[in-house]
Formats: sequence, C-alpha cells, structure tokens
Amino acid sequence: MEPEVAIWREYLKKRGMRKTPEREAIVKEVLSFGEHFDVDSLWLRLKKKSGVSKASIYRTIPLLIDVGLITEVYLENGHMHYEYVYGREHHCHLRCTNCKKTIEFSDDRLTAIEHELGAKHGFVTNGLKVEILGLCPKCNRLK
Amino acid sequence: MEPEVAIWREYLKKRGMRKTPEREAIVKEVLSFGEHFDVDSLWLRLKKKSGVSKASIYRTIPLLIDVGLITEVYLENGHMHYEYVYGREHHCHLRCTNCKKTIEFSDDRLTAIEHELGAKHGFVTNGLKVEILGLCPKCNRLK
DNA sequence: ATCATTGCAAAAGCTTTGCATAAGA
DNA sequence: TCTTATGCAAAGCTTTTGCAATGAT
Repeated sequence: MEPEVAIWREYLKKRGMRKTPEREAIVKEVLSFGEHFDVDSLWLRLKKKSGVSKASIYRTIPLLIDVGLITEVYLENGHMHYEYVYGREHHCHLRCTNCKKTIEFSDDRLTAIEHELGAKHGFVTNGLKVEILGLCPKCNRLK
Repeated sequence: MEPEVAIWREYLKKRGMRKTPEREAIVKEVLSFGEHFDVDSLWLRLKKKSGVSKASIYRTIPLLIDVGLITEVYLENGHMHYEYVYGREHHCHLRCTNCKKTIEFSDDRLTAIEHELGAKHGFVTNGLKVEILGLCPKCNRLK
C-alpha cells in the first residue's frame, strides 16, 4: 500500500473518523490524478466508477489538505484547483496568462529564501508558492 | 495629478471608453487605499461618498488590472482580493495561516529567478507572485 | 444625437449545509 | 447500537449579466 494511503487511514482513525468507500475512492483518485485538478474533474472521474457525490468531495478535500496530501492552487479561473503535494518540497508554476499553459518547476534558492524570511520575521514556515506569469512562446507569437 | 490617474485616463481615451464620475471615484479610492482590499471594502468606502454600485466596481476592476494599477491577490477567504502594484516590481507575502497576518517583502533573487525561468522556457514574463505560508510568532506560541 | 455606462435585480457558478437515510465501528 | 458519513436539494456567497435609463462626448 502506498504510504500516503496509510497516513490517510491513520489520520482518520486517530480522530474517530470512518474509513468509507467514498473516502477511499476519493483518495485513490487523487493519488492517480498526477496533475492539477478541480472538484468537477475529480467528480467526473469518480462518477464513472463509484458514484461519489460532489458534497462528499467537498467535505473530503479539507481533510486531504489538513493531512498534507494536497494543497490549494489558485488559478485565474474563478474556482479552486488542487494539486498533489505529499513528499514534494514546494510547488512553483510558470503560467501563460493567455492560454493558461502551466509549467511546474522548483528551485533550491526558493527554499533558502523561505527559511531566511521565516527566520527574519519569527515565522515557522510551512510551504512556499510561486507563480510566474507571462506569455508562453506560442501566445507571444500570436500577439 | 498623480501619474497613475493620467495613465488611467489615457487608457480609457485610447479605447473610446468614457471618463465617468464612477470610474474616477473608484480609481481615486483604490489609490488612497494603500493596502489589500476586496470589492466589499471598496464598496463600503465609496458608498459613504459617491454611491458607486458594486456592479460598476466589478466592471472596473478588470480594467484596472489590464492597465497595470492593481493585481489579484489570492487569500484563503473564498473571495478575491486586490492590491495596488503600479511602480512596484513584485509582490511577495509571508502569511500566517492561522491569523492571516501578512508581511510584504521583496527580494532581488526572485527577479533573477523570474527572468531565468522565463528565458529557459521561452516565456515573456510579466510578474511574479510569492506566498510563504506558516505560523507567525504569536500563533506559533499558542499552538 | 449617439452610444458607452450605470444601477438594479436576476442569473450564474462554486461551495456549504440541513436533514433524513445509510452504514462503519 | 450508536454515531458518523452520505446524497440530495436547498441555501449562501461572490461575481456576472440583461435591460431600461442615464449621461459623456
């Protein structure tokens, strides 16, 4: 079993929460998604198989964030997106403001900056999100 | 007159858009705000004076973003916030996930990373947003 | 006189919630 | 058995939009 699933089940058990087929299906789907997702795309995938309701997805997502498996991603789309983050240090995006194409990257200098700034202001830091906006080669050519 | 106001009027004129009392009031209020704001807080401030409707605020904000006076800020509050950015190079936040206290900072290394990554992927970059999340000294003590 | 802009209220879209039913532990 | 979790539908919020009236140029 993936360690993520074990962590998840442990999280539930510790709080007297139940291991239900719906929660299992959601976690499994999130793990297999391997990219950004939103509630609707997750629901569409799940519908084909197990028929989990959107309400359950909305109720499960805060738990997945709390346990550290996913994080919120703010795209310029009017609704929330999420990404799988367990075991990844930070989550940076280079995004085209025109076609929304997104390239993920990471850079050790960012981790250094995170820790430096945290120390300077007395924060215990817990993650770094970076978005670089611009036009991708294709959209730049067209404008 | 502030250069921002001149830029704004120029922007409108160029597109055959009109200089209305409502738009003037909105820009003036945004310039005087000097901090993060959202539609509701802007509307409350404006209501006392000129009575601009929320619809007009919602219709004006994309223009202010387009002209480069403000940018969207994603807080974990379920609705959009904005900040004044004209003449500022980039906009980085160190934010407490508990009490939402936010410290702004900037770091030249980030600009370097922006340009490097843009060049690497052929993007024409146009801005960088950084959020470092964590617990501020006060909230960290309480937990 | 035109035609962009406004305000209002309705609509839209995402997310949350109340409640009766189902089902883990 | 005792609660927690689910699904559905309704409610809640923010944001967008249609339309008649207003007003800038």
